[in-house]
Amino acid sequence: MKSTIYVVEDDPDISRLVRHHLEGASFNVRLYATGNQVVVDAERQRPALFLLDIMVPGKDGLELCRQIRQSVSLASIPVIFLTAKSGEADRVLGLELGADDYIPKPFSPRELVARVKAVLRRFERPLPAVPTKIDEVHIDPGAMTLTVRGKQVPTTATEFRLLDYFMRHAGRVFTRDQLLDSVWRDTAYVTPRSVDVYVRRIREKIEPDPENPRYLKTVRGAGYRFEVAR
Amino acid sequence: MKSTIYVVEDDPDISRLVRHHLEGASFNVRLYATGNQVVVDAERQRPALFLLDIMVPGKDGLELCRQIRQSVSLASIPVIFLTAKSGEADRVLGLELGADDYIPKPFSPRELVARVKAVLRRFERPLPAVPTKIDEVHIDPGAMTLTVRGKQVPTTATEFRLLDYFMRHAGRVFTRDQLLDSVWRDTAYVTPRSVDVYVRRIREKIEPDPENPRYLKTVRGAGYRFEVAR
DNA sequence: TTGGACTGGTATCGAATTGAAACATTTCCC
DNA sequence: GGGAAATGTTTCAATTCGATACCAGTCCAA
Repeated sequence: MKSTIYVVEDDPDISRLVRHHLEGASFNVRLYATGNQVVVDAERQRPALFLLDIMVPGKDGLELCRQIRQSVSLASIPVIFLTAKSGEADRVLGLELGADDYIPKPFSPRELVARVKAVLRRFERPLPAVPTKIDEVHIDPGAMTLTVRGKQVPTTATEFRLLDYFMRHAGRVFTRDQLLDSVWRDTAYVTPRSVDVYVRRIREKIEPDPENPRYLKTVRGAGYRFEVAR
Repeated sequence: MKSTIYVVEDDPDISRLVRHHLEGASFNVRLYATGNQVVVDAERQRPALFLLDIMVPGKDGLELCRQIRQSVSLASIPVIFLTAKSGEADRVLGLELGADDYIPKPFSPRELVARVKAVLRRFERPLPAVPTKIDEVHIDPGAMTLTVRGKQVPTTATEFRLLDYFMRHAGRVFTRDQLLDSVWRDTAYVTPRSVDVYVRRIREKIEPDPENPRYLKTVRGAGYRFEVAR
């Protein structure tokens, strides 16, 4: 399900840009040129995130943020400020009012999307660290250990997170981009092909024959899947 | 059961913000704009924690803290200061009066909740002083003695607490920050790197070969783990 | 007051990890 | 079969991370 992001921004050039890139990252975007209607709508719809220009006519971003924080039903929704001023004063004000991040203009599209995703990720409930065992592969997030056919195998942090993700969602196919979004910490400047490299590394650690994977299968044209034993 | 937090803060924007985020983290929050009534109420209700703005009208946070520390029934309840001034003087004063942490404004919601939780965690009822023996390492919290390969080894207080914590939770990985939260008494101004230093010191005392630890292992990208023998 | 133990910060070094790029191979489709 | 696209594999430079030595400050007891 797509998350909805409310964007409050009066400059049409910028709002078009923002909409375009957020939609490209498969978010629903709802644009407002002024802050007047935002809270009313939000209380019905409960967006996933607010992206507020700090200076908008009618009701400025700071005031809007204050209202959001005062509304019981909206207080827990993350807010990101968008602003031309990169002054310390604004930043301080924003954080005091409960903003969760702060994007100075001009920003790159990648940065915009990356920050939005980062904030949303922080707000997800973290999954409990439950050990998973599939066939001969046993992974224990609490101890951060991987055991294959009874032998403990050393892994790096990224390998571990990726394998953990696969095993928690065994049977499902993930595209490289989905994996980057879910597993990588800062996805902004990482190439999807890096996933291949890590898949390779994991295969060497868990597969009896890495050239003919039994667990971590390629789904050509789609991505990868951790095969659940049948 | 929800813990109750008393918040003493005169700025309504900030107190609303604090309330929402603490409630969002499922705490009960009781707000005071002045310090006058706080001690009286607290002595009946015994909150889990005080969050005091250092500057509030009527009776300021420092004075309030002093009173809390003098009250027999409240002295053991943790206090966190909230303050705009990030000056050294305040910090020292606050800590001298027995504050347990210190949150400079502006703070992010996440930081607020994280610090509150960290302090509460430190104040949890301490685990019973049960001796632990893992392989050749034997630790006795009652006597505060560490015995390695039959020989008693002197330890400092912090080393002991850290090792004790590791051994009670043998097999689990802890990040430096988790260790600071759980083991250090006053975490506010301690760098995660200090954990490294103590790990080193402990290794010198328990490891046959400190350069190749057999017990206290590094988990790169994550933290440290006390290896349970196998 | 001095000296020693303890605490915790920091600079530096070296090692492990990361991820992109280059090249190789496989698969798919015409 | 031929060629394009997708994936596999290896390599390597940059970066990140951890180890460690050293140091300064603090506290306390003699």
